[in-house]
Amino acid sequence: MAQPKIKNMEEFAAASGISRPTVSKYFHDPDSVRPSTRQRIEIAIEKYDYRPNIFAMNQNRKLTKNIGIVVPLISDPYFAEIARSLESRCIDAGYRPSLFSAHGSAALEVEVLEHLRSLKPAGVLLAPLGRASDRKVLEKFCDDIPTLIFDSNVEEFGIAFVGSDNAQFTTHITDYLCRTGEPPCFFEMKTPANPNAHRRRQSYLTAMEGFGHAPQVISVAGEGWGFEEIGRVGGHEALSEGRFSTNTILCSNDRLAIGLLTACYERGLRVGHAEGCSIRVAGQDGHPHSRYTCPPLTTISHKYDAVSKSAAEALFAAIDGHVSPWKSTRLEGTLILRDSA
Amino acid sequence: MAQPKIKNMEEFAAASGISRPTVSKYFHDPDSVRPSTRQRIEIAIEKYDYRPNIFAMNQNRKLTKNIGIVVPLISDPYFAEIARSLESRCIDAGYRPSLFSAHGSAALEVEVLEHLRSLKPAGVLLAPLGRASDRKVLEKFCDDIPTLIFDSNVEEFGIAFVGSDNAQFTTHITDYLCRTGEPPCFFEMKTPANPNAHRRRQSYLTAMEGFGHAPQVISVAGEGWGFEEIGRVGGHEALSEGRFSTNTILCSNDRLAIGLLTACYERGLRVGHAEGCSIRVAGQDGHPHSRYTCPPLTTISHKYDAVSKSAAEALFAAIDGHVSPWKSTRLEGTLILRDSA
DNA sequence: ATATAAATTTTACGCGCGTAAAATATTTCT
DNA sequence: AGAAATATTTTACGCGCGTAAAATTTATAT
Repeated sequence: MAQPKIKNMEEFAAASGISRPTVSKYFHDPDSVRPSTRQRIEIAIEKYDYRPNIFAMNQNRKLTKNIGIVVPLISDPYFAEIARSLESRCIDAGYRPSLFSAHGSAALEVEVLEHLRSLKPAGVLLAPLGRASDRKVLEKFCDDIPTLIFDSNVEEFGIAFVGSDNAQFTTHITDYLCRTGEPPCFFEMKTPANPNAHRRRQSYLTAMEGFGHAPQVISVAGEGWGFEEIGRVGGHEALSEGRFSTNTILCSNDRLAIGLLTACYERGLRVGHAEGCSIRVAGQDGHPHSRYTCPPLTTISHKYDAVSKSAAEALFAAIDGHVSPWKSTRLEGTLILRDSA
Repeated sequence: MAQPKIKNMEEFAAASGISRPTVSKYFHDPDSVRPSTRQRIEIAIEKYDYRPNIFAMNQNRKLTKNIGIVVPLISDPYFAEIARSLESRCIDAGYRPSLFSAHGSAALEVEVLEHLRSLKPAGVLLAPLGRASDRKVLEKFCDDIPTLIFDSNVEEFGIAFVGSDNAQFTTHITDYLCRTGEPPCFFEMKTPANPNAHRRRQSYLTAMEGFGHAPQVISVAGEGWGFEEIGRVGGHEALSEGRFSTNTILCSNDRLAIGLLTACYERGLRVGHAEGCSIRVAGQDGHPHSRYTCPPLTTISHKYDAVSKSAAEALFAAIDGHVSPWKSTRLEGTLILRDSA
């Protein structure tokens, strides 16, 4: 309950009987003041409902408490989910996260980064667009601001990379598919936006060779981030031309698989490993929607929490000055068996 | 290409041969200075790559150029899509949008609003959680900051409401379903998070009465924002108990419908209006994913662009001081006929 | 209890820009 | 060209807080 109106730190400090620099120090780090002082300040905050002006706070600070979170496409529930998770971790660690999406556009990604600079963030968690990203801008940005790259690694930019072990993803699910039926073909975009796609194709080829099967990659045309539609249209084409050499299709990612499932439905093909099904389809990513496709999609899922935890902690450590050489952390995925394969 | 390093507006003004207050005025509104002056400033910006410190800019400004966009759940592609659209409009209009999600939590919504206050935004585009929202906090916020409510109206808060005409949505699609087969039952959550759900149920009842059919509402249990799962589990229950009195089910929203489709699949029920299908399912919202369900979902879609345009323009007008009495704008939806019904 | 370390207060200055008022220059109009 | 209207420059102050250094108080250790 506020009685008098406190309008700045000066007045707040006076009203709570503490000097302004100490109050300032408290807001910078509550643990940097004596416990008794901290308590007095916190009581006063309750009483006067005071909070410092964030613009004035950040103006002269070399290092703010801001953290930027940048994803290539927020409307993709996969990125939305991981962004949400990162956001929580930032807040819990006392930072102020700001979320940005490049909306699939390289130009916008550059703009976001530029805007982020002016926010003088303590650090940035960045999932780059990938292939389309402006390498030079990215590199410069990473040089200037502590940046952790996640999801898809571009080069050895920033302080570290955290993501999933795409090779393990594909090897693991390829193995599963081989053991439970015909060996899979690999269904992908010809020019994937994301570098992980290349790793997955490569792992598929390697795995198939290792298992003694002939690999077959079906690459479909399509630009941009409308993966479902690319999968659907490409699926129709490949299906009508009989380009799949086996009855099992491993998709490069879940969104492509979702589109392919739609194509299969539209062609009257029953998908699954049950009786009467003519085709098996599997995805990769553990997309939030994969549970609700028809049939529910067999996939290999990112460990969302683990990736987010690892990414956030690495960034926080770097911000706290714990320098360590650039490293790449890739977490294994979890196979999720459902009806589609 | 920057030769010398410009570090503040003072230096920038000196280097470009223009007084600092005029430069300041330019950044506040480029049209407020003479065209020749504007050009000189813009050439200098290019040359020195200068941009003002946003913290210092906003510190003393009574009105910033910030606009807050708040959605209840960013991981819902529907909100992600409309947020993206609003974001673009803000940028085009010269504002700086910041995106926030309440992640389905009322407590977080309050926190977001509180944080937004400290950003001294010129205006806010707010899609409230709905039923769970803290009314008093919302009201206070709307009193203090020009706020346009969109998607779901709580009370007559803020400067205006812009959303879809839920009554028209339901009436229209109910009509379609009645004309093309058995009249629909209505499938919904017992305690919906969103007030639009009540409008839809009511419209269903009214429409059915108008058409001379007996309505039947199936309300399923479930809390929170995991609509697909609620629809799936509730669908299983209702189906096993034979609670649907006709073969046609109109869902309160698309996400519920997606879950219901999964339930139907899991029970071996063929959905659609084609030969051999035992059940028809329709949704409401034009959810980005509805195109890719199996079968593709018949639904009635928000006019995303029109809603976003109307909302943004109303807010911009209010910010520019064009006061007008509170009003509610509700746009009609577009029926999207696909295979599910 | 006394020395030592740590926290706090005082004092003082600066950050980068907003903004108001008055003086001056430029444009526009007749 | 001269007057009126508009734009720009000068001048000057303030915003709310960061931060450094020295002085003082408080806590900790022996």
